[in-house]
Amino acid sequence: MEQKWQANWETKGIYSFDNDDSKKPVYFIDTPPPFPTGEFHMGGVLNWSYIDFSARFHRMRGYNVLFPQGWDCHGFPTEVKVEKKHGRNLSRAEFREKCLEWTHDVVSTMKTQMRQMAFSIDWNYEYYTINPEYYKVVQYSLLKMFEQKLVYHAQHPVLWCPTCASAITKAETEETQRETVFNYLKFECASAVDGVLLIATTRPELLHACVAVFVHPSDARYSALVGKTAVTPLYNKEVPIVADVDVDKEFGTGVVMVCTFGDKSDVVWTYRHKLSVIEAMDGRGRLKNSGLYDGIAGHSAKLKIIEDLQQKGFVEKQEKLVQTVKLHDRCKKPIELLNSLQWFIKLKGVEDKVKQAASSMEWYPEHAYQLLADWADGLEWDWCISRQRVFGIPLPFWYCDCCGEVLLPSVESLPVDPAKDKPPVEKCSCGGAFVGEKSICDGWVDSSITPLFVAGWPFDQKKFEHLYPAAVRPQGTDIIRTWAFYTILRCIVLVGAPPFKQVLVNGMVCGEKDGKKMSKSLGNYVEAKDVVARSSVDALRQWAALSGSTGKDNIFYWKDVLFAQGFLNKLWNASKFVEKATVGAADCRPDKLRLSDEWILSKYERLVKKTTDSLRAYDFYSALTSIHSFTWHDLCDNYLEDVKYRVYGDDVDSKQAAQWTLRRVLEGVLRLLAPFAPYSTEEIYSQLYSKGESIHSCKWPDAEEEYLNDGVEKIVGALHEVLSAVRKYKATNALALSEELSSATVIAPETTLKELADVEEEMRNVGRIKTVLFKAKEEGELEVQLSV
RNA sequence: GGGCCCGUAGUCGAUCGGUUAAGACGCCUGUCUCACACACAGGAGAUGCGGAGUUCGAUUCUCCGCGGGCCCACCA
Repeated sequence: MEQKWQANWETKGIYSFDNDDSKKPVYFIDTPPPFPTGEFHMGGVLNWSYIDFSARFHRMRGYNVLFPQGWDCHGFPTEVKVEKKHGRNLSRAEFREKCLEWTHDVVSTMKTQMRQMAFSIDWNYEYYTINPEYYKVVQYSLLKMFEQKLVYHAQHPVLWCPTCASAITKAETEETQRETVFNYLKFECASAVDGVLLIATTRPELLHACVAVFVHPSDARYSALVGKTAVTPLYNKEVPIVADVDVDKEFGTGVVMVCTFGDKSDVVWTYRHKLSVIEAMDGRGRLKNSGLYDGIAGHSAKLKIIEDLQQKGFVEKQEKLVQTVKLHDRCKKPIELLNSLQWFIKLKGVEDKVKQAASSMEWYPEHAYQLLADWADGLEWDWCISRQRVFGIPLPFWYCDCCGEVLLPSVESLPVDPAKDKPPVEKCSCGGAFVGEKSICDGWVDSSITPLFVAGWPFDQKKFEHLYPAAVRPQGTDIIRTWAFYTILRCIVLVGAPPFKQVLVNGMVCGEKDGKKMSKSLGNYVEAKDVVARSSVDALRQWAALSGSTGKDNIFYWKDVLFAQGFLNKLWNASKFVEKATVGAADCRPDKLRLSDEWILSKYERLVKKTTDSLRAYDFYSALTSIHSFTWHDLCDNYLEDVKYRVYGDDVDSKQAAQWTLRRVLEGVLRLLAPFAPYSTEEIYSQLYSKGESIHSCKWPDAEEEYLNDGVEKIVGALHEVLSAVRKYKATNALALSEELSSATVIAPETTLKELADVEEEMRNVGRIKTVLFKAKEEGELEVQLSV
């Protein structure tokens, strides 16, 4: 039935946002724009299921829901794919064209999967970060931030990926442990005891960029050397010996060489002590300024230099050392620090405003906020936003090749591509020429304005006021430090108000066999389409809710999916019963209800309240398990059994009361379940209730507290205790359940017996007991004596 | 080294201080009972990681261990 309903919903357009409706409150979801990889994986299933549960719930609650869908298209992986397919010899324009082609191909497969998952996206609000209108808004945002002096152009050491030949940021790095060689090198030093200073290093290939040697100020071994000089092996360069408290006395020999730049502390020391900068390598990781070794890259350079050092007797000894190395998260290759002219967004001084805005939001779960706060507290450098790649949004800047003066395009001319467009002004006032920036934006520059873009900023003020801020930002816990952080930052500086009111965080999906984050390389990977093929979309969606509380990592268990599928089967069969049992039933409420009817109505009322409260708090687990438990146990195990004799019997009043109750409760359950299982509920609803409307256009069940009835819950609860005893008796005595018992004696305190007298008829009929006797006792539990 | 999350039956996973600690999967025993054997009726299975404290009372709060996971710092 999945295809049938999917087509039906799309034809009816039941998920469309009504931009002109001013009566309904707006619920705008700042949906993640995924990177088009060609496959909608389980992480996406979890993320979008959460979003869709919330979207459907709010839609039914009377909100005007805006569920847009974007595509964050720029990025290295696409370039890599295109390079693989078409080689490296394409022109810039041709290359971009191929990237677009590839993107549209994979987006279309992902869209098919998302449609099948029944995500209630309004595709009229689909956007692509590769479209000119998106370029325009991103470039506009950079011009604004440049005017606010929050974007600047500067020479600065940046994290650099030699493999990708581009600047990257800390957020794009990951770490790995590896074993390396720790080389103890002999530096000539006239002031040292035997004329030699031993320095241990893992990076001998950077020796030519060594500008100083550092020791700890209180290190007695070397205090006499501070202010003197040492001579680098191989290059014979005289460098100063400097004291700094950040030197670790215990590590290596307690002497460290500073090269520009081996790691972050080199950068710190270089600036702190105003050391000169020698650029050790080029953008591809090949040595430069070394003389002999220029042009040799990375590992081969290291080997060659060690060989030469050994030959000339400069290596005292070598040790194995386990070292943590930073990798580029896209290509998994080691990164370097490189001095480079780049564009930056200022973070210093803004991070507190970001924290403040974030703390004013509701986070689900609450502690997820801490991840953002910790990240903000640990920030050290500004955000390098320029990338030396092709497939991305061009940075909208020209700069003077002589004085560095930055030239901006006019707003009307956006989007621009300074790499090929003529500058708006030919010559700089200093006489120099303006050159167009060739770098493109970091992908997070694109995606950090999603709530602004969807809301029509800055060109549609009316729409913007209507939509901004978004009600909720759903996203994975892994990108809090990037997507959430950058979005809040950019939005508060651009429009002065936080971008969303709530943040809904989902955990990572992990594999069943090892509990680790699902990945193809670990072999713990399950494809969504295989799950759907073996069960159903509705079952897979329910897994998202069943796999644990909101925000924590979710292990994919087949048992959850299979249970959900079993539940759907149960619901289907219960519906079949209700359908048969209520043929020809009137829709109006009968005057008199039986106690069992009142019992299930009271239980149902509690369910409505529980489900509503849970969904408002984004607690999908509680919401769905409550529905499951009510449907399976209260409705099917108890109530359906209670009413069988009535709907098959001749007492018209009793029959009508049961029929009305059955229909009312089942319909309520279907509505409560509709956000989780859109296909099954729609199918059943269409067969039993619909006059043409979709269940997804229906109202969420109202709380009707007059149906709450503690007294009746207690009485019928006691009735069910008796019936349970009857079933147990029949089971242990190998009697058929349909077998009639001659008598049952219920022994209980007087007050309980009085109440049970009201359900005596039900007791006899449901339990198939000829005579029921009541016997009073002082106090204690209810007992039942039975005989054939 | 700092921060955050977590540690409940074979497996998963609720219970935001109070009677016999949900529920699911799995396991055992019955039953084809007219919605459902993809079911029903029963049953076994947890000293709630260890220790201390707060409290009349702790699985639930605090602290200290131990053990996992994530993030950050360090990593010459």
